[in-house]
Amino acid sequence: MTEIETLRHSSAHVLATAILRIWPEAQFAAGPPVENGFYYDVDLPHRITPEDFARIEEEMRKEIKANHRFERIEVSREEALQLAGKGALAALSERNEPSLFKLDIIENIPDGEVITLYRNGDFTDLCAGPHVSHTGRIGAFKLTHVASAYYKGDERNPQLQRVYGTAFKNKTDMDAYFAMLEEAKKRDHRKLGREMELFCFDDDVGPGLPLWLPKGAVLIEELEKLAKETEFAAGYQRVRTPHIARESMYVCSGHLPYYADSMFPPMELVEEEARERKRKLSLELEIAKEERRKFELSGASSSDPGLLSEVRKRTEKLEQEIEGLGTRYYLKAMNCPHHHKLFAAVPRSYRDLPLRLAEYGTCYRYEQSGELFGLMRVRSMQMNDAHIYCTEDQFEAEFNAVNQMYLRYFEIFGIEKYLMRFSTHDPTKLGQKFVGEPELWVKTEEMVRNVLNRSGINYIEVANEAAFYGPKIDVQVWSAIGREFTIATNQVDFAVPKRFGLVYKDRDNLEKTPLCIHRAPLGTHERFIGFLIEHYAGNFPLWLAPEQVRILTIGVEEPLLDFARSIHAELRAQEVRAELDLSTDKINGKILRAEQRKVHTMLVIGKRDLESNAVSVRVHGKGNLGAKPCGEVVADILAAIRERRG
RNA sequence: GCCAGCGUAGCACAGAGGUAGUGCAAUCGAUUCGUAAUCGAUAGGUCACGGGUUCGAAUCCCGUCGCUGGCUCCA
Repeated sequence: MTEIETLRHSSAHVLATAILRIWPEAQFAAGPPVENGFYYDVDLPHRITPEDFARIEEEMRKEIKANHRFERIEVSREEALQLAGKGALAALSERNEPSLFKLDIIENIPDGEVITLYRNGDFTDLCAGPHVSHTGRIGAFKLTHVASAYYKGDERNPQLQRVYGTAFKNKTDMDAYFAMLEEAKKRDHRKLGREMELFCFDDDVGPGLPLWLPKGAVLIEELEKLAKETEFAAGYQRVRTPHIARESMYVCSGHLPYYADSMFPPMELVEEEARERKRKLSLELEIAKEERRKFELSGASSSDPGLLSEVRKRTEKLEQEIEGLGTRYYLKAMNCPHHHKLFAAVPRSYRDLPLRLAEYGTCYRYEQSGELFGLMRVRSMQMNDAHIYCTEDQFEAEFNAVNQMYLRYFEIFGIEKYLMRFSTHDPTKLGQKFVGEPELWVKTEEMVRNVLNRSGINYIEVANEAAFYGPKIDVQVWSAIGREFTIATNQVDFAVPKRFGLVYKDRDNLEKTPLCIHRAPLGTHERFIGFLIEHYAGNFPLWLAPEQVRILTIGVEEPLLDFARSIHAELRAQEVRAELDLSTDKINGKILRAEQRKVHTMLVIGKRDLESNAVSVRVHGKGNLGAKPCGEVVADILAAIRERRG
């Protein structure tokens, strides 16, 4: 634990002390330090609200002022259990109720591990430590919010009240932290998205379904342009697929059992009367299938092939009739199965591999309402998707090329703070969360690890985060208000191509199943743009800026307006997103409005410029850069856009 | 989905049982101006929606929808 984490962890103990002084019946679970602060989970009939904070903080101040020593006490398991039984843990004294959560925690401490208590004043808690020497070391603290959390993070457990706070060595550090938070809020993409007219949501359209205003659509178009150029150069081919597919495809892909809950409920395309008939036929089919199974198992099938084919025909006929009556269609939650069908649409040879199919595919996922978050977590998303079908020999080069593609993108956008997370499976969850192919998991994870190690990319390895069909690399970034998101992904799939029966004819004339790499270096437009808005605080580089240039006139005499119009027309002819401000406002007012709209380049022209055929250039955030000849300015702008410079 | 809080004009907010307010933005007029706010006027609202309590509800109660902070989840 770092110094500041120790301080914050101690603050959590002080928080518990204070809560107990007000509500002696409070029961505590865990109170760790977290990024930027600490929390303590408390079970309490009273609903703690921000109005209670002043009272709790007052008690905390008293405890800090008393400057109690944090005393470390080693106890045996029996002593710990006994104290918890008397309700003396996370408590000021013995109580009638046992310390339930602490009992549970003690029971989960492995044998042989030293059990320690920490005491400050009359508050004693089960705790591994460490702590600061005295409560007085907590120089500055503040309770920030209260939320709810499941005990041990499990949805099936009861919810506790989680009281969050933060603490620092001194007030100066804390003031700096809150000032930084205020700044961060200003770049929240939800706020900027509205102010800059990039996107919106509407109750009649639905939660999590963003609508892109013209200025936001510009960002989409520019990103797609970049992606298409990059992918073309890397040998990708573009495809297009529909937004829906029949249920049968997701049965085949294996997605349904894993993801049905995250998919929009299917639409059933069946006429009313056909529905009843379908229900009857489905029952008949179940019976026929059962008979067929019995028949096949009995061994009679081999002695009477004629009868077998008749039994088979019956089930097939029923299946066909049911299919003909109507079918369920799902909105696609992923593009993979559609792309697999494109792989299967044409006989493939080893000469075709690696085959790289790319599409900005729109997917729909029915995320739980509470999970939605601006553009970062939505229900309709446009993925920078592609699937690379390759042989095992080609895997390393292909997978590495994708990683290199991320890094190049990050360079273009100046993204420096990110974390590459190598997500692997959890062997205890094979067959549930992960396909049950233990050897293939180990093998493909080793392949990915090798690629990463050989290319010298920094990464952390995290178990239990893989996709159901294989290991992956996720690139994690943080939003302005500190939430973590996957911005890009690169995944191996050893399972689904097999399920789809995807094959290519190899050199030896044998059919083989390819490996599939699912990749989305730019993630989805929604999340990526949400991230970019915050990354740039809305001040996009020229090539991305929704309004690249605004021409502002000083005065509104006709010759001046004509001059402005001609520059405007010239820029528009070169597809520069240029606007004109010919209003009668004073130049200060025009500049203010352009700056507020985060227009990248302002060309200010007055009488003086008209005479010298010049314009004075002002760049958002950089101020007045002085006057330059007209032609030169236009050429500079075009070059900067072409080269995707700032 | 769960817990808690919040929904007042396009945006930011005030109003806390008795006729709906301010600033910015918008519209109209005037203003001819050199790098972050020229002046004035006008318009804009079933106070999220539905029910209830009351002589009377934006305000109190219940439900629904949405948003926010977390939790869970995140192909």
